[in-house]
Amino acid sequence: MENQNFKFIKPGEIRTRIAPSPTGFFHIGVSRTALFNYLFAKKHQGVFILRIEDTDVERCKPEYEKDIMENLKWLGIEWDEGPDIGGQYGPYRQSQREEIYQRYLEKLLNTEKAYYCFCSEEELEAQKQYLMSIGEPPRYSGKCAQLSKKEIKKYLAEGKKSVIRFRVPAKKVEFDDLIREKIEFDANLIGDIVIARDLSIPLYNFACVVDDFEMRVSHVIRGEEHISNTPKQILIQEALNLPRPKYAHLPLILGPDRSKLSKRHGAVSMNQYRKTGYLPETLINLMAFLGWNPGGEREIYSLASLVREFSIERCQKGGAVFNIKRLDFLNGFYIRQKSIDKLTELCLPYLITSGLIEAKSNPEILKLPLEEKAQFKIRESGEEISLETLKKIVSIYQERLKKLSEISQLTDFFFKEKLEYDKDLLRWREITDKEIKHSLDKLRKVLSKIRADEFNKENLEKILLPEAEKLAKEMKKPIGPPAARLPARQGEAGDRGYLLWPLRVALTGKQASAGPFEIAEILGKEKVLKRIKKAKELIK
RNA sequence: GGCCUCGUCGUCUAGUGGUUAGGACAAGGGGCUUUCAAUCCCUAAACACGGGUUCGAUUCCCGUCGAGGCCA
Repeated sequence: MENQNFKFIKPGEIRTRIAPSPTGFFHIGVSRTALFNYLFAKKHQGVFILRIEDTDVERCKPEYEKDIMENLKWLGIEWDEGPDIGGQYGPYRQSQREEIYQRYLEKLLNTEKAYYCFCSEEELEAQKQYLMSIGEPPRYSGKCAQLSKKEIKKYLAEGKKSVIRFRVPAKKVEFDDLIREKIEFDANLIGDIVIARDLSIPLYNFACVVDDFEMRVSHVIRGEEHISNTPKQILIQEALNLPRPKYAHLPLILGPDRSKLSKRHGAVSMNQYRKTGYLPETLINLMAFLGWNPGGEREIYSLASLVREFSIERCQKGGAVFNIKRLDFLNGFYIRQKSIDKLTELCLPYLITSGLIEAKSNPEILKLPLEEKAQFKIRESGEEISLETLKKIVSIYQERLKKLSEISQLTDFFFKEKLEYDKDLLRWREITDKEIKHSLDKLRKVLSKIRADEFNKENLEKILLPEAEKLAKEMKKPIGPPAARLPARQGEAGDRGYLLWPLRVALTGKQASAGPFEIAEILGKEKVLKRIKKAKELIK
């Protein structure tokens, strides 16, 4: 029985598909299914198909279809056949396949494996309520199953509202799931299902069977929520005499409350993650490990290495919670792997959209890859800023970045004229205002002696570090009451914070930042002195 | 309600008829350090429960419980 399934496919040819409905933005669930289908196909040199299930004209929108394709591409999940690629088994939009469905529908109708049903919704609803009240599964009574040809013809001619029902045979259905092994259903409990609203509007289970066959899909890999659709589809296949593809039902992706991940859990659309500044390699790596793992202890995998390692046997059965913390960790990791050039390219759009900088000449600058001659200016001051400088800024924040969007709030002080911060932020430990001023004065004195063209990290370090040590020693012999301050820290180095903390705050206005020396270098002598002066003014 | 699926640290998971039940994220502590990161070290943390089978079950079988999905 198994062998016959593959008659219609070239020996060994693996063909998988995803079949999203463009009724909303591309989300995590579909993309994980897409990923697994892609991995499985590519692993076996097979074909991955993108089919668009857009029969619901009310809810489907072209923009959503575009969104699906854009995000798949962004993730690097390229399809071999799909909406507009490779017409051999197409068209690949269900809305364009009406005739095909009609052909199969007529076949079922003619062989009496399907029939017209004229029951009204109220009738059906009442019946269902009754069945449920007596503890029976709510299935169709079969009232219209026995209608004579004459009656049917008459009703149709009258234009009586109807649907097409599939005559579900009373039998046990059994199939082998690649992940779950044998699964069994009793079709007796299903009742005759509606497979089409009319000859031109097929419903999901029917269309799916027809398409999967017509498109020569060898493996149906989909979410666990489809397990209960499978027996229905198998029965329809059998009625149509179609071969059975292999099935694999992936565990669900869950929200923190362990129910199926959905909008109410917050961010689910791929766009949102993309906009926040998660990298495609992050999403791929995380999604791959939701319900699958290669067995070893390695956890970092690129799409290419996943293709190499993937195996459907190693898929998990239980649902997996989508863990944002882990996503952040992985994203930080992949950000750290980026070259500065690349990372700068990725960060620039965020700096621009948050209004910190703007492209000087070419507003198309957001288009990557970035040209070296690209020019930028600081929005607020209109001052030019070189790509070189922007790269430096990005580079000192590379290891602090978890999401690309964070770049703006982390580095905004580079682009602002006036920093807003509380004067108490300048205070290191318990030092007095007078002592802060002392530190700032010292900084100003020392820094103004450095030549502007030697105002770089190395020199600053060479000069300021000894000064910081010196000050630390002074502070150990407190002028004020001893109880007023914390004990100096142990260790060889003195507490450099007395000098360096006020410097950091004066330059950044923040309590967390990259090192003050590298920041000072980027800001340049003039701005550094100006900011120190401003800090001093805050004190009194 | 019916049917189906699932059940190892908080989370993702490895694993086996005999293991100190392993890793990663998160958490806590510590080192480095002017801060935040990065990085390094350490700690805590799990086999849902009850019966079998067995010399021995986390592992095999049955049941219970729990969670989820689908149907409408």
